[in-house]
Amino acid sequence: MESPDVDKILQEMTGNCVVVRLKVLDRAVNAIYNKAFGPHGLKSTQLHIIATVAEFGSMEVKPLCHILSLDSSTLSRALARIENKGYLKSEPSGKGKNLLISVTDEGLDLVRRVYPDWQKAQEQVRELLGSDALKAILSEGNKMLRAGVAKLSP
Amino acid sequence: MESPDVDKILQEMTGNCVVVRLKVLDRAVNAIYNKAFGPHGLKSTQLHIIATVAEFGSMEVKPLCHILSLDSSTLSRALARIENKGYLKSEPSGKGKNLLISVTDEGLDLVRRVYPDWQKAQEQVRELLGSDALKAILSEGNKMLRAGVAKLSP
DNA sequence: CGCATAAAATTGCATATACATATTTCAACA
DNA sequence: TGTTGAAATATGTATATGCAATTTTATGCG
Repeated sequence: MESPDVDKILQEMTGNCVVVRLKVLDRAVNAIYNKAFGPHGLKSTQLHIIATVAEFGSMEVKPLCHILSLDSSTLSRALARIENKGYLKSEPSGKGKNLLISVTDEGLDLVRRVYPDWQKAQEQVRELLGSDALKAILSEGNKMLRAGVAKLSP
Repeated sequence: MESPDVDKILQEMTGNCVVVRLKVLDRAVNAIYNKAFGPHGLKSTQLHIIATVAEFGSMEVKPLCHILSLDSSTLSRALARIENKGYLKSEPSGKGKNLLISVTDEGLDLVRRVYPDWQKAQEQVRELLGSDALKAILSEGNKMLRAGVAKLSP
């Protein structure tokens, strides 16, 4: 088994690479949501964090990381930005250095205000992506998110 | 049609949001490739850029943006990093401010060296994602990439 | 009681990403 | 010929992202 010719390697790498295709999809889809959320001064990640805290209720940072599948350093900085805007608040939770994150009334108002634009973005994405891809992304993504939530118990 | 209860909104937004699921997939898959490429001191995006220039041959930045579906400011900075490592080089192309980007011998060597690790990453991703999902992502991603390439002609 | 330790969060550093703005460079034209 | 204009690249600014190192804080132990 020789290593194939470099031209064959290149063709295979540029033509079949999964991560590249996923990134292209992510950039295109992300742009749609960010455009929809722009008037509210939000990015898609930020809305997701706010909505998650709103749905699950007040929680500490660690479990929130698991639910969101985000590194704690990423979340730490994202929370600071969102708190600055007034949509979330954090307070010492009593245990160690732990913080308790909660949604504010402004955060809930925001969710209600953004909802129609979120729906529009979902619709646009449904038009952009074929239904196979859409189904695959939703179901595979859910699997991944559930795997993160499963880490909550211990 | 009244706006539904905020709890229903939250459930729908956290439970069905496409961009969130795509981002989770992207992060998970990206981590696999970056771990595989780590020993070579590369990130997945960088390898893709190098491989693309190597396959398509020397080209200017604008068309490269289209082929990669990347903003020119993003590419500009990525190219600077890759040139620093010696895998690509750029030179004035003669027309206006245009630059001609080419792969170096080191770049070609790198591609050969990384190939086995790229294959391993592809295999791991195939295990992570169901084959339906994989197929859907590849074909939808290809569609998106082709749409970028189509912008080359005019 | 004070120190070591473990757990949690933050910070430093690097890359990726895009929008808006600036800069550069050639070519066409008055 | 000097100026303007269009096209391309680069920079400023902001967010997203993760790994490694640091800081913080309560708790358990000597």
